[in-house]
Amino acid sequence: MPEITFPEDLPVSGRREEIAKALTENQVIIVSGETGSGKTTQLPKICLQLGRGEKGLIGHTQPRRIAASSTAKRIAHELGTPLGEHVGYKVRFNDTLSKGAWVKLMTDGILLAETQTDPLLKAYDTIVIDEAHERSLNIDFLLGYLKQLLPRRPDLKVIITSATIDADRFARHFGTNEKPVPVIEVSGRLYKVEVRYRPIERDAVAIPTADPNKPVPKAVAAREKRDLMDGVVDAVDELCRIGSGDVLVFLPGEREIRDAAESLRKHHPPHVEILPLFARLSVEEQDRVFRTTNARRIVLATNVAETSLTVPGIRYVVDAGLARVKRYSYRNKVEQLQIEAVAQSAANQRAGRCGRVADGVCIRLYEEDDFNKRPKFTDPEILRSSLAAVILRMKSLHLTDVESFPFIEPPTPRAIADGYQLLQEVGAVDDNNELTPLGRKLARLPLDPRVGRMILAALDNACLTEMLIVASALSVQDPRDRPMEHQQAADEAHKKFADDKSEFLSFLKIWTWFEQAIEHKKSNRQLMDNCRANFLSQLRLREWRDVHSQLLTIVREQGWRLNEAPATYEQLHTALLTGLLGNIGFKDGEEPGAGYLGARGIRFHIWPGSYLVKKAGKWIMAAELVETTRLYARCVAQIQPEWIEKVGAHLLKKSYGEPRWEKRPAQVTAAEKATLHGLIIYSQRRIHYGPLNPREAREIFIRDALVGGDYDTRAPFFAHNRKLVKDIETLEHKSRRLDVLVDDQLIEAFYDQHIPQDIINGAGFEKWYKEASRDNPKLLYLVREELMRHEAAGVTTDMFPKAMSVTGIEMQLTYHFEPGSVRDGVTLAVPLFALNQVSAERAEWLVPGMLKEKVHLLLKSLPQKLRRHMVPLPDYAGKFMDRIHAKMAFGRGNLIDVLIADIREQTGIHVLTADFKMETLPAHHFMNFKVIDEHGRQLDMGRNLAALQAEFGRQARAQFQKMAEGTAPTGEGASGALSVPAAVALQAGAA
DNA sequence: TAGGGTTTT
Repeated sequence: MPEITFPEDLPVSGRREEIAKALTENQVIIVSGETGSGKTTQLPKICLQLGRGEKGLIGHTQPRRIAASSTAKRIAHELGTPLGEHVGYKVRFNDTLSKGAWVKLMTDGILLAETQTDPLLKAYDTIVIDEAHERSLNIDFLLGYLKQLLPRRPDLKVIITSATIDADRFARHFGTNEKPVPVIEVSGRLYKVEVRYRPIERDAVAIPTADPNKPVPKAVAAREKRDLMDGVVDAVDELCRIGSGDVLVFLPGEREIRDAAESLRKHHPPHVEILPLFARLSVEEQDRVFRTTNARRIVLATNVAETSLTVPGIRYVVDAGLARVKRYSYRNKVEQLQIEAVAQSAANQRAGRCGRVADGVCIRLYEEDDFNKRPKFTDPEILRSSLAAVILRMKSLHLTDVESFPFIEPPTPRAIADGYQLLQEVGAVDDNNELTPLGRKLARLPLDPRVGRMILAALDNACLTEMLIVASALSVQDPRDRPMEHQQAADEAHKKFADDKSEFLSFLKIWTWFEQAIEHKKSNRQLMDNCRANFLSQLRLREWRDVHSQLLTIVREQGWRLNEAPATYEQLHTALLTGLLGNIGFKDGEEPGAGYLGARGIRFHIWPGSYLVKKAGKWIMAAELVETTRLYARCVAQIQPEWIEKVGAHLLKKSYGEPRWEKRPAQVTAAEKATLHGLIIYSQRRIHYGPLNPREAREIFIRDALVGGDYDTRAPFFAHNRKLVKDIETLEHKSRRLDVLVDDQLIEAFYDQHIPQDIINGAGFEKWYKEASRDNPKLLYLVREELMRHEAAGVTTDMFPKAMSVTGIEMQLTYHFEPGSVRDGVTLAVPLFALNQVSAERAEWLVPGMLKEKVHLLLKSLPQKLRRHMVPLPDYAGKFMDRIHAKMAFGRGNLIDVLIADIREQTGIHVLTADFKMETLPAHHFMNFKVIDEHGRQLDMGRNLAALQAEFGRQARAQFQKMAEGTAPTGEGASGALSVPAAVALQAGAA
């Protein structure tokens, strides 16, 4: 081991013994300190000195790759050993570590990934989680993971480093509220920063209350922007008056940076250098920020300068106090990227950026009071993200459920439910939220679950070759550069990669272009120039290729087959669609700017910079939906709605319109409507209804085809029966008794009795009939006597009327024979408005055809000593019916009272109401009431009229009133006989 | 008519 020395000018060096002691005595310690304390470089050395790093590695994580590699280089240098020998780093695509290493720098993502193959993290005896206050998804996951790992690895030491203000939170997480783990605070080496508050002076315009659903009116937005730019210019002026030194201005985005640059250029002398800085800038443009010149530099930066990049030589900071923040909306399942006020911790981090070389001044473009009211910390990423990927990873690690995992700040149940829902949507978990075999495959891919799903689909669709290119493109930043000053030239250069139907295909074209560019390159320099001339970022192209080759390795390991034949548009895009079912859209208007209707009722527009913005078709899918000033779809492609049906079958919700018989296909059809997350994929599609509801289809077939005659068949019974019925009808006309003889319901019952239950359409019927009629040629022949026999048995429409008149209103009666069913017996359809008019007394009588049996059972329920005067009971009941008919008294008065009077008259016996045991009667001897609305839809049903009247009485009265006033609905469905005058007359009569 | 910044089995 080389000699370990500590630079004495670093604050952490002076505390190394204290830190060493704490680490010896505790399993976990927190080291807090601001930038410049030296903790990042010195902590691993303190650990080495304690003899750690011998039984296992000292693992040291950084949030960014660049920090991991540069820290490794720095420590190796301080130890005087070559990089990789004792101190190395591992980041994605790059591993410099040799076997005998002690210290391993890595990104937190790498350590997290290693839990998959080394769940106990046995490779390490010490782990340092640096910059824990950044609270990325990876860090929060790791902190939870370590918390539950510690008891199983008592030998493992863990150091968490953090900014001072939130050290306590970590101390409590790893300890308990009563006994937190020790926090060692190390001072930073920051110079003093003076903070000045210079709130933007707003014009006195009425600013509408912030409603996230309504875009800010243009005039207001423009004015606010101008105010912000004025504020920036004034602040820069003020700072420049203080003295020399570079200025760093924090703004929320590229657009604001461009506007501010313009304002400053107009205002400042030409020797001031104005430099934009944001992540999507080309390397060359970013490099300008790190080259110092004699001119004063004003760097206009996004959040990238807050943590990821350190701009050297900054003396002054202007903080607009704003940032674009990504949030996931569980409601709409889309990402939001909207401008928000930054938290106090972020504002302080920004201010700290001017205290690195000398005392600095920071101007905040808002009130001090505003600052004090802001939240202390930025919401951790885990509270702002879709949890699908996190849950998938936890499932595949066999960790405890996400609900009970020891997160520092646990996500809400709503967020967890949403994550499961997305995993279900792609088929990664089943209905019990257990990982499926497909989910296990997904978990092996270093991709968003939705992109991973595309790869698995591509395997089935024989388009894996193309999909690997597209999927890796979707996982990295867009390689296309679009510099502010050369937007048109960039668009022009990118045109050759465009496709009229799909932006996904652009990735394939760029890929091919780059492959050829590499193949034909004369030098690296020439390749670089070539990329630049075509406005492509070589850095991002390289990253893309790296991800692609990583995926390729996995694909080969799995033995998945790459297609050699080029995939078709449909093959590739249906595979893409498997991951993008939540991002489909339907253009429901022709006017420009109408936008697309999406899942869950969202409405979105194609990103204005898209090549397809004006030419995409009716149906599209988008790689992503992000809400900025509006909800925009990026990377879109035309699709066919049939693909949605195929790929999204498991998510389609189907509903059916009124089924009806169709003669030509000889089957019952219904209009089918399918929706996916509420978006109508198709409607009015006639489909064979039989398999969906065989019972109803059979009923309709018998009623409309066989009885109604709307049927083409050569089966002889059909013509015979039709003719027979016609003959009898002719007779009926002659006898002027239309209602008595041929009753469709009787013929229906006849067919129902003879035709098997599984016959639901013409084809099935013909097949069955052919067989069945061979043994019994007359099987379905109606005979005149049979029809007459029904009549003889009393089954006529007189006895079983189709409707009942209640104070002038015709109400439909239906019959059902199914003992035990709620519908058993006779059901009266009562329009809501007439509910109060229905009389319970009248209903007791049921219909003439059912009364005899009811009277028989009523008599039977009497005590023996009374009953014996009426024997034989059926005879008595029959004669009672005759007397009622003779008197034309059916339905008049209280049935029991009438019966009591009859008994007294016939036998002299005195029977009381209480002597009848009503409860012994089966339910079908009581009228069933179905309350319906004006469209004929059932509101409720039951045999207890009083209860229904109590429930709907008030509504019924109100509707009755409305009808009387002449504003009534048409009343269809309520037997068609309703009319307003009838209702009016009725009310007059009732009054 | 216009998108902050990271990371990976």
